Order: sequence, then structure tokens, then C-alpha cells
Amino acid sequence: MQDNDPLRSAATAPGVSRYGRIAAQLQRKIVDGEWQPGSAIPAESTLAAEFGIALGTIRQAIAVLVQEGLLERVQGKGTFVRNGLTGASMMRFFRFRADTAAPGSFATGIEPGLAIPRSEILSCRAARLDKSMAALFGLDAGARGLAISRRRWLDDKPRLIESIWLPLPRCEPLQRLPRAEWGDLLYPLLASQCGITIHRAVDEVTFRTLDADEASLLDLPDGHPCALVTRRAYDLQGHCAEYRLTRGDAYAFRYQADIR
Amino acid sequence: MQDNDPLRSAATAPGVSRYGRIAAQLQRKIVDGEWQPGSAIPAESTLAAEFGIALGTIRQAIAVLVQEGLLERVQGKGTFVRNGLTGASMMRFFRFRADTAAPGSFATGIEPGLAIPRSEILSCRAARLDKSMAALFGLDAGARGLAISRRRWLDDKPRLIESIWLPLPRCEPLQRLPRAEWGDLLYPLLASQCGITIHRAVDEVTFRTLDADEASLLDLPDGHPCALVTRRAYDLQGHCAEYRLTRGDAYAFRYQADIR
DNA sequence: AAGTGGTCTAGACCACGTA
DNA sequence: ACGTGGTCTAGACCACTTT
Repeated sequence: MQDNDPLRSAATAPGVSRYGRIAAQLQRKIVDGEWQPGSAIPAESTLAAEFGIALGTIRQAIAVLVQEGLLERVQGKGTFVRNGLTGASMMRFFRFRADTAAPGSFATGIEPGLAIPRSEILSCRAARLDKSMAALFGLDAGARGLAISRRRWLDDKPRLIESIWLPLPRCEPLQRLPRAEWGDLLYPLLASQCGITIHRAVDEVTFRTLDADEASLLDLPDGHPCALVTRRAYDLQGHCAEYRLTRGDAYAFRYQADIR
Repeated sequence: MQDNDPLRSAATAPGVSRYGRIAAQLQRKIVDGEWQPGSAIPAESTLAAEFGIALGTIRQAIAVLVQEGLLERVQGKGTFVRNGLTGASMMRFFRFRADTAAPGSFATGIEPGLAIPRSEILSCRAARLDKSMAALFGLDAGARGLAISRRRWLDDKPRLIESIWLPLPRCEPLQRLPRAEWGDLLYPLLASQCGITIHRAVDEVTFRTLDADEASLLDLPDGHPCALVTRRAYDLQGHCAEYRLTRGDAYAFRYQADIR
């Protein structure tokens, strides 16, 4: 659990060091799509020769991007451009399934394997974005976006309701996509249909109560407490490409943070 | 925001690399108290000569401990043993003071400077620990601990109530300490009175409701929703040295997590 | 000026994965 | 056997802090 400034998105100022400048150049290749997510980048020795620098320096540059989560090294195989966000499931905030350890007790720390909840699209329509949301997406005031309402099911029970906003025209392909082809996960869809790789997200959790409509969608009583997760997701260029509100039963919420 | 296994505490298996073994030796010096928190360790060149290894290798070993949060490098000055946990305030989970940005809106990401809440000790007594808590502290069944009840004030309003358990006899000095000398922060007290440096903590957040006693302590109605933070704090040796339950108004809860 | 960590080089050899 | 990243060396010079 680490707080970060959502504004400082892409291109962290690398100072003036050589490996910093090289790292920025490598990042450019990823952002521009020259190096595709999932594919291997050239070998360290190759890159060192190309840039005309020592092996240790290119290693240091790569280390920067590994730290940033853009690259991944695999011993003996190569260095790869990471695919989109993993482990960003909203389920990590909740414990819906019966757990061995009662909350507050001395848990084992073992995660109950995160399942992918089934997705039910309730509505999906284009709409004018309000001023602040347009600004978030880097669009002009009055720009349009895609507003999606979604319900997530787990073990045949409704667990989460989500309101998702996506920028238009970037996400226009989703508007024409038949409901049957949506599947359960949004980010793979954004990648395949819109060419958007979600690479980072900032989640904010607060506590609320459900209104009558929300409650009925979750089979909970009106006014029932809920955890509200507000997500801003960013693409490789550092532009916000998703704003999402997720609500789930507050009493199923649990989150673990490690501080040092 | 990063999940971690609370069990894998100290001495991460360093494989068989030389820098890994060196890192373990340096860690031993810190854990054993040979290198005191806050003080500088010998220069890299000195250490390299002492261990009979190259500069790059000792640098790599130090980098491991920096990553672990045990050491801190300062350009031009030296490498220092980090003092206890900073930024572990429970206030980071709450937003009690009026904030410019309404929750759910597009916040600026600027933190409203974390204040230290005033501490009021409600009770402090030795008691037998239950079996699981004794095990958590690495003590035999039936061992005793210190049970502390504390209320935290901010802006002359009661904001948090805390139940803290500490292992005996390690924390015995606190039992004899006059209330007036406790101050507002526990960890500096553990360091100065008991020689315990809290170096890592694992917090788990859930939502509950307050019972009548708890509610009255916080000037809230019976049954009011609260955020419950369960903390396990660990010393340099990796032993758990504190178990804490913190409760505060759920409507003041907010937490931000960065995923990549 | 002296001491510290930060950057950079040009090699060498090792451990791992694949063919 | 070959190519990959991982480790290690022995230097050099730079940037920052303190004396």
C-alpha cells in the first residue's frame, strides 16, 4: 500500500544522468508502440552496442523501467514489455467468500484465490462529460464519453455495481461491440478493441451508504453501508483512460497494507 | 498499495549470491545493534576493503537493505540506519479535517498535512494473553502482555479509539512509566524505554459498527459505522511487538492506493 | 581539500532457458 | 551449444556535503 501522486504520471524527470536519458528513450519506444506489450526487447548487449554505452549503464536504464513497472526481466529468456495491469481486480478489496480466518483474528496471510466475477452490462451509452471529467481525460469542455453501468456477480450473487466512464472517441469501438462479446474483463477489451494499454491505476476508498436503486441491484436493504472505490486508470502515455466508481457491501470490505 | 506476507518477516532468503550474503551480514549488524538506528555505517570503500570485495558488490548489498527499508543513502553524507517507522500514522486512513476537495470528486492529490493527534491513555494494565496473541508475539501459551486503551484527539474532538497489546516482559518499562511521560506517540516510547525499533507494520482495514461504549467515547451514536484498522507491528528482528485495533468514524475514512 | 555516495566503463564468468 | 540476464571486478571521474 503506497500513496502516490496521481498527477506525476508518465516520464519521471530522470535528472541528467546518461542511464536516465537512455531510460527515457526506451520508454518512448514502448509508449510509441515500437515495442509491443508482451514482446521481448533487444538483448542488453545489443542495446549497449546500439547506444554506444557500457553494459552496466543500459542495465541501469532498464532497471528504472522495471521499477516503473513497464518492463520485466526473465532470467535466461530476455526482457519483456509488460502487458496491462494485473492484480487490479476490485475483488482484492473484498472478501465475499467464507474465509477460514475471522476478520480481526490472526489470519494466515494466505489469499483466497482471486476469482473473476461475471460481468453484466446494465447500460452503455454515449453522453456529454461534465467539465472536470473532460479535463481528467484531457478533452475539451463539452466532450463526450461512454457511460457504462455494470454489475459483477460471484457465486451467483450480485456483489459489486460499477459506473464506468471512458473517453470518446478513443473508446468508440466499444460502442458498436455486441453485448455478447464484452466478456468479464474491461482492460483486455480496451487493449484489443481500442489499442489502449492500462498500465497504472489509482484507487481511492471511502465509505458510503447505498441508495434504494443501488441496494436493490445488490440484494441489500436501502441505506446499507458500502465501500466506494474510485478508480482513475492511465494508459502508457500517462493519459487517464478510465474513471470508475465501484460499490460493494462495506461489511465484505477488507484491505491489507504493508508499511515500512 | 502492496500486499505482503506478514510471515516472511526478516532475513529474506538471499539465494547464494555474494552480495546477498554480504547483505545478510550487514543486516545482522543492524539487528544486533552494532549499528544503531540513525547513525551512519562505514563508507562503501571501507566496507569493500573490510569484506575484500569490489565496490560494486558492496553497493549491491547495500541496495538490498535500502530496498528493505533498513538503510537510507544520502548523497555526499553517507549511508544511515533508518530510524523506526515513519508515515505509519493512523491518520493517513482518515480525513477528519475539512478538505477542499469533496470525496469522489477529482482531488488534487495534495495531502492535508498529517497532524499528530493528542493521546489520552484510558487504561493500561498487565493481563494474560490469549493463545493466538501469545503465539503472535512468539511467547508461550499463558504468557502475559500489556493491554492499553487509548483515545486520540484532534482539534479538540475525540477521533480514534485504540486497543493496544504489547508483549511482556519486553515492554515492562512502560508499566512503570508515569502517564504524564507517555507523550502522543508510542513508537518513540518503545524505542527509548524498551529498546524496540518498530521497522515494519501490516495494517488490515475492515468496516464495523461501534458498540455503545465505543460510540460514547467518540461522541457518536450507538451502532454508528466505523473503520477498524488491525495492525501488527514488527521489530528489527522480525518479531511482532505490537497488536493494535484502531477504530474511527467510517465516514471519515479514505485511503488511496497506487497499482501498477 | 577531503570524504561521501552517484555514475560509468570494459571487461570476465556464472546460471538459466531453449533448441 | 548458444543466447539470455545475473553477478563480480577494478578501476575512473562526477556531484554533493562538510571541514
